[in-house]
Amino acid sequence: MSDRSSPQSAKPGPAVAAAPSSGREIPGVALTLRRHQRLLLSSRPVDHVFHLLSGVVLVEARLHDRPRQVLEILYPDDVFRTHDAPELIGAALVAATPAELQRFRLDVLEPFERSNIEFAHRMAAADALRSARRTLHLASVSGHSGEERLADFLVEIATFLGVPVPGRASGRAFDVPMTREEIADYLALNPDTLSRIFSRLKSSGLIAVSRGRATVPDWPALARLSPLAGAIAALRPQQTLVA
Amino acid sequence: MSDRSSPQSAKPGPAVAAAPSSGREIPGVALTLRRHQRLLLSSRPVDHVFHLLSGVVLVEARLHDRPRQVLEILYPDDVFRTHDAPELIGAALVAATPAELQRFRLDVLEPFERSNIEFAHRMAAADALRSARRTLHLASVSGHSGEERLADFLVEIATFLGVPVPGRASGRAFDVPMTREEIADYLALNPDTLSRIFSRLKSSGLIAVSRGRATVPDWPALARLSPLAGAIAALRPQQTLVA
DNA sequence: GCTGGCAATTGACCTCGATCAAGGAATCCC
DNA sequence: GGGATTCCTTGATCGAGGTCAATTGCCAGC
Repeated sequence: MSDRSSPQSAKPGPAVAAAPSSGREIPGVALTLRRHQRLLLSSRPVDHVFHLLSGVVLVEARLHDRPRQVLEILYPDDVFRTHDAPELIGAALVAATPAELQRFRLDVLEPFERSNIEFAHRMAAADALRSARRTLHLASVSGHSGEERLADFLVEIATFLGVPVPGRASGRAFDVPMTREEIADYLALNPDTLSRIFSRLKSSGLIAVSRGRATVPDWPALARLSPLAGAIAALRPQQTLVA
Repeated sequence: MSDRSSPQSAKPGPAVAAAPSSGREIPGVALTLRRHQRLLLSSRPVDHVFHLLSGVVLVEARLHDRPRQVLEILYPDDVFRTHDAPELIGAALVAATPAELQRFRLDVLEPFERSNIEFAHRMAAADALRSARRTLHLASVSGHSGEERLADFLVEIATFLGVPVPGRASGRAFDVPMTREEIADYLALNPDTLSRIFSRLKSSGLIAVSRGRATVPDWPALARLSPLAGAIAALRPQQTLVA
């Protein structure tokens, strides 16, 4: 419940062995998280860097006895650093879907970055993408109405997790890997309000949701509701239109 | 007015010469900004890195014809990268006070980081501090009431710009280098509401403001209003209590 | 001194989203 | 299948904060 100094409630994960990471032999620890499993974050004793290999992971904060906040969504290939989440806010990684990640000590990673330019570039690119996404999230949460925030969120999810619908060119389908409550905490809405907005979108035909899968028949129409649609889509250099 | 493709409205700044930067000889461009002068940001043709030498600078976004948002406050010694602000959101740096900064090309900076470990560490530390501060700002804006947000803001300003009041140990004084409207845009409030909250704090004796200078007679009392007070203060490793 | 201009404050009103509470729907486990 | 969670939806009510407009305060310039 409300425990800020709780003992590590999430098991450190089954796999705890040095494993080859993304193409390089950097000593790290492989972690596997089940859905909703939590991993408490701390910069002590040392800073760590997480590389998400698969799945979707949320960065959440629990401040004292306040409601949980979802600060950020991590997608495959994202890199997260413990010092991004200040101490004292009860930060944790929470798996929204089953997830695999690698954990590295920052002080171990740094020499690799210096000796391997290509690796350093990949890290810098990952940091830059995540930073830009955080900027857009702040802009959304602090400047847009509930409906616009949900549209921003759907555009984000579709951009990072979606695939074009084979049928109609203007449609898209994607899994929404979060519960209503998690989405609400991400958008700074409460779950009831979010549900209402969802219902509104559904009844106006803009979106259909069934069993965690969202279908958007007319993508441009949804994007028109999202003030950030263009900026979010531009985060992804290549649209991966392999279909 | 509403111009998203406006020609560079802020002059690039008087000083445009290679200058020695913070202790190292890295080719950069010195910029001097007058109060409220704007510097449009773009990642094109190349990414840039800004190092704030003095003054306070705001990162603002202007989305199409929406009200301006203040995404972030930069303090002396902060490092800002253009790729932190995605294209398409009309990002700009705005000087809240007269400010001096150095601008570097990212591709020029990178070799220096690789060859100079100490420099790389300083850059990483600056990035980490700013990232943590952004996390707290998001937490504040997306989870706290208006009054709490203002308290968070005052704690932030005092932490980064304040000095202890010589008189009483528990008091603090600091300049608030932003207009009411800028503060409101930073806290995702409107100026009217912000003014009301300010008045409430003033009439309850928690804070006194005159001519841009705020005085807090009982600092712990103000900190108690700010859910993030502890986390914000912890961002500054050394409290610079040279007084 | 007066006067213009701008920032800040305050009041009256209204709206969006929060809250509280009840009712459905899907999933899991036996 | 029943039954128990858990998640989601929906209604009724309320309040924090937004909006619009009027007023006050603060300097600058003459």
